[in-house]
Amino acid sequence: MDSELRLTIARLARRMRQERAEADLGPSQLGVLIALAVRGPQTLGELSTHERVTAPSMNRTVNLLEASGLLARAASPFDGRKVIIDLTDAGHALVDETKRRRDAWFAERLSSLSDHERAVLDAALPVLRKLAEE
Amino acid sequence: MDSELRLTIARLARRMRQERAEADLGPSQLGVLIALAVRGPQTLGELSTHERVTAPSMNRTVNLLEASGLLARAASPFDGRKVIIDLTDAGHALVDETKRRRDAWFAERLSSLSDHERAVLDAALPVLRKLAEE
DNA sequence: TATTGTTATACTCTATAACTATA
DNA sequence: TATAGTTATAGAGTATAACAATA
Repeated sequence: MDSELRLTIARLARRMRQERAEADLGPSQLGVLIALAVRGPQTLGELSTHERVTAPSMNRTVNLLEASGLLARAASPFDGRKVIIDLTDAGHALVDETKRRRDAWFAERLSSLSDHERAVLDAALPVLRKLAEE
Repeated sequence: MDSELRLTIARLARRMRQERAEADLGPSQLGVLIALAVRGPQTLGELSTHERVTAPSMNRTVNLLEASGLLARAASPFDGRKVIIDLTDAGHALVDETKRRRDAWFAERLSSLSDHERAVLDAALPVLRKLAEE
C-alpha cells in the first residue's frame, strides 16, 4: 500500500501542476516568484539553494523574470558581491493571481467530496506535512 | 485550509521527485518507461496522450530511450502507420530497480510515523485517489 | 482526406566549467 | 584564497509547423 500512496500523491501533484496557464511562465519561474513572495527578498545564492538548483541555472531564470519586470535586482549594502532579489508589484500581483486560481481549482475538486471525506483529508494534513519535512 | 493541503501535497511530491538518482534518466524518460511497464506496449500516440505531451515531444523522448536500449520500436502488423513501443529487458530491469528504490525511500519516511498516523494516511488514500481522478 | 509518426526549429530549464569582482 | 555572481556552452524536455507514409 505504501507504493499506492506514493503514486497517488505523485499523480495528484502532477494534475495540480497542470493547472497553471494564467500567465505563460514555466514552473521554475513561477516557483521563484512564489519563493520570493513566501520568504521575502533573497540573494541569488539563497534562491538557488532553496530551489535546489545550481547558481547559473537560477541566474538564468532570474534574468528572464527580470526582463519580464516581475522581479528586480539590487546591490547588497553590506557585501558588494551579493545581489538582493525581490518581487516588483507586477510580480506580487502575478503570484496572488496564480494562488487564487490554483486554490479555486483545488476547492472545486474538494467540493465533489462528502463531508466525511473532507474530514478524513483534514486529519491527514498534519501527517502529510510531517512526511514532507526536510 | 484547502490551500494548506494543496501546498503540502505539492511539497511532498517535490521531495519524492528529488529521490531519483539511481539511473541518470530525467523524469520524462522514467515516466515513459513506467507507463510501458504498467500499461504494456503502446503506440507513440497512446504514449503521448497518456503522458499529456505532444507527439513530437514524445517522439524525441522515445528516441533517447531507444538509443539507450531501454525500449524498442516495432511496426504494427495491422496498421502500417503505427509503431508499437515496448520495454526491452534492460528497460524492465531499470523500472523495477527504480520502483524498489522509491518505495524504500517512502517506506523509510513512513517508518517515522506512529501506527495511528499510518492509519490516518490509510484512510486518506482513497480520498486522495478520488481527487487525482481525471 | 484524415491519421500516425516524424523532422525542423525554437524556447525553457538544467548542468559543468571558466571568468569577474569583492571579501 | 575563498565566495557571490555571472557568462559560455551543452543537453533534456517542451512546443508549433510542416512533411511523409498509410488508411
